[in-house]
Amino acid sequence: MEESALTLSTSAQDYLKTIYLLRSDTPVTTQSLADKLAVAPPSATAMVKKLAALNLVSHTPYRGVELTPSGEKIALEMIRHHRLIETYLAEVLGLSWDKVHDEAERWEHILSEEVEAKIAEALNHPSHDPHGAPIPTLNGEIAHDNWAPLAGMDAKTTVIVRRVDDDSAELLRHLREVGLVPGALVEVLRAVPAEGVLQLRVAGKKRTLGVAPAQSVFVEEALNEVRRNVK
Amino acid sequence: MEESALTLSTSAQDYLKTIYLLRSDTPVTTQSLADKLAVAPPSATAMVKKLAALNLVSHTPYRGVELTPSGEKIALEMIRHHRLIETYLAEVLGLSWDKVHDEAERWEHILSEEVEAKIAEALNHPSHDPHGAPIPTLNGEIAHDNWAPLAGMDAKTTVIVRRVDDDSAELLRHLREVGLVPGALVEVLRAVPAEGVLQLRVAGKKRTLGVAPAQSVFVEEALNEVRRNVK
DNA sequence: TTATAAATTTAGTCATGGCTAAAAATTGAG
DNA sequence: CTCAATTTTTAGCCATGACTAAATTTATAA
Repeated sequence: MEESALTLSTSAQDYLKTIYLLRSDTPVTTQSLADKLAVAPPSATAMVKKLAALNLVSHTPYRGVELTPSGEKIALEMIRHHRLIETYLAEVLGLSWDKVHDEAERWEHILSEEVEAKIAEALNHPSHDPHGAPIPTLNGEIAHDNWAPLAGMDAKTTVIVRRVDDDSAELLRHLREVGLVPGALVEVLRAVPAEGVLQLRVAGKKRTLGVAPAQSVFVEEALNEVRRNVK
Repeated sequence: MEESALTLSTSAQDYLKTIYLLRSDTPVTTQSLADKLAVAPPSATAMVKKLAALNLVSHTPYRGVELTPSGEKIALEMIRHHRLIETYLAEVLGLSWDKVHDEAERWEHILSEEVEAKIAEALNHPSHDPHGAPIPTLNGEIAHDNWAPLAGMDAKTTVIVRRVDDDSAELLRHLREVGLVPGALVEVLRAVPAEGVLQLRVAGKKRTLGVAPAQSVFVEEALNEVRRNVK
């Protein structure tokens, strides 16, 4: 019943991972894949066909792509590698959190199971990476946190930052500067959509944040200011 | 005067590194390159021509290859990466010393300067890797240790292991078992070439070692049993 | 010194994973 | 419901870095 241990190219692994990360209620198109991976659409189509031939995705031409169970397994393996490496680089080697993503992007493909285990152990099997993203377990289980974007919060609410998107280093540097890191307590002072910005209080300081970056910050409503830890 | 920061393929980097490591009094042939890299001779010829076009090697057809200064710089960078990673994996992550080589073989190509610096710092800028090989500095300086093979030592001499070849995991496991690791004090009890084996005393135990593996162990003669540390 | 063996390079092929241009399918507007 | 715009796929091409087979150069032995 076990899948054969075919060794996939770095590219193929990247496509599988990206398909997983693009999943939502709408199907993953070759276009969206091409955009995310910075390749031309025909390149994405070609790879999707190869992955389909390997039974890692199912492809309905003109309709979209979906991971098969074995494709998802590989995707989750890559994501586990990626997030473990990000955590290791940030927490052990002290690399700044806006740099760990790009680094992990390369490392995830060459991490052996053995070193993965050593890293997981050194970190005491963390559940989330430095940006708040859940780390899949060895068995491919992953927490389905479902935090709401800060951009959608009403004024007068108090929230805890749980996760931030990590694909823009520039955004990350800004968020860190403003104090919007996982665990931070944030008061939404003013939120008028037409203004395009949110007024916040973070760590005692008043801050202004555009709606666009606020779409990349995911929060949990704080009830009675009780600060729950990331589990 | 600075070289342009062309990004070389993993393959090209491997060739440069291998040319450096194969250097001796005899020229590096495309054959020896092909053997070491496990490719067919025409593949080596083709890559050598590409590297020559980039001024990273000079190639005299039918005669051999030599690194140019800029080629050597890149080779030393790879070797620094490789040996730093080996040291890190062994000392910090606790990976066994017979496994670190293969791992480093992949990692050396994707290590950023920044993470390299973090790793070097975490290790306190080590001068040698776990197998006793010297680690080039950031500026490309490298110690030219010139230890003698254990295979050539006479009986009744006492030596200190300074370095072992690291390209065979199996050999490394055996050497570790026998106690032939850098720093170990070894008494050569019997050395008769015709017998094809050496009789040794290592850490109080009598050991027999074939001449072939003994070619991969490099030692320094111990004067008055004074045990010098690896510098 | 010459012929044969060995080493090396050249010639031509293949797979991978990109690309552009063109064709085909889908979507949406009238 | 049909036609134009958009999306997606097909067709054909390129670079990289392997490969085998053949030609060429160098080395060696008679």
